[in-house]
Amino acid sequence: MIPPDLASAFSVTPAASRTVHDVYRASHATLSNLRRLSSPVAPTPLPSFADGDPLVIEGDEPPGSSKPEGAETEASEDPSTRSSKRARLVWTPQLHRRFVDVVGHLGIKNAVPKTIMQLMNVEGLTRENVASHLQKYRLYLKRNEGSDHLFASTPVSNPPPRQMVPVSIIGYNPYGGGGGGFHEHQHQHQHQQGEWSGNMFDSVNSYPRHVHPSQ
DNA sequence: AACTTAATAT
DNA sequence: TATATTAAGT
Repeated sequence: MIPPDLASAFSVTPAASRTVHDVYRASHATLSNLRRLSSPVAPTPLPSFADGDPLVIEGDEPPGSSKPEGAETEASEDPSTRSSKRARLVWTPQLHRRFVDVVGHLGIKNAVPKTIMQLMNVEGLTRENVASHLQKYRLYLKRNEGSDHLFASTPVSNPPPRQMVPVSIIGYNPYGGGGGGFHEHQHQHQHQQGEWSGNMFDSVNSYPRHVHPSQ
């Protein structure tokens, strides 16, 4: 009983993760744990992808990462040797889907970075990644509200030029490009790309790249 | 310690 | 532009 849309979301393959390390397993463990500590208040449903579909985002592990691989620890200096920091995360439509699904399924009470990160079950995804994105996501939602509400404190006619209708985040993708942020996608097209603003490159398989290894 | 928000940096 | 990082307050 897995919705087709979710299935498509999962069809993303780890693909070109051929760097060096094997980074995928430990998913069920995390999941099982999450299952039982689902919080006392029990956020109604549980995201379907919970049933074993770990995603992996590529990237070199920054020094001090909690992955005790222990091998070629680079010298304390000389960043030109090899990776020094994580690559910037690219929020692909697939990742967004997961994010939105999780946020939608948790109450707003529980939709906090740590929990979201855990439920998304994307290896390599950090709490900071989620926090940063959540901040932006909330700003997006705020834009869309305020459509018709009380405007007692704003006597002047100040109709905010919103071009997008308020939308339930459940099962939807508020992302997009253009105006400068998330925007809404109206229908499900067959195109898997172009849903996400600013990203006109290949979608499904082009996962996070190291954009600038420097710094 | 984790969360939120704003500001700022890359 | 999108994402990361920092600061400051809860």
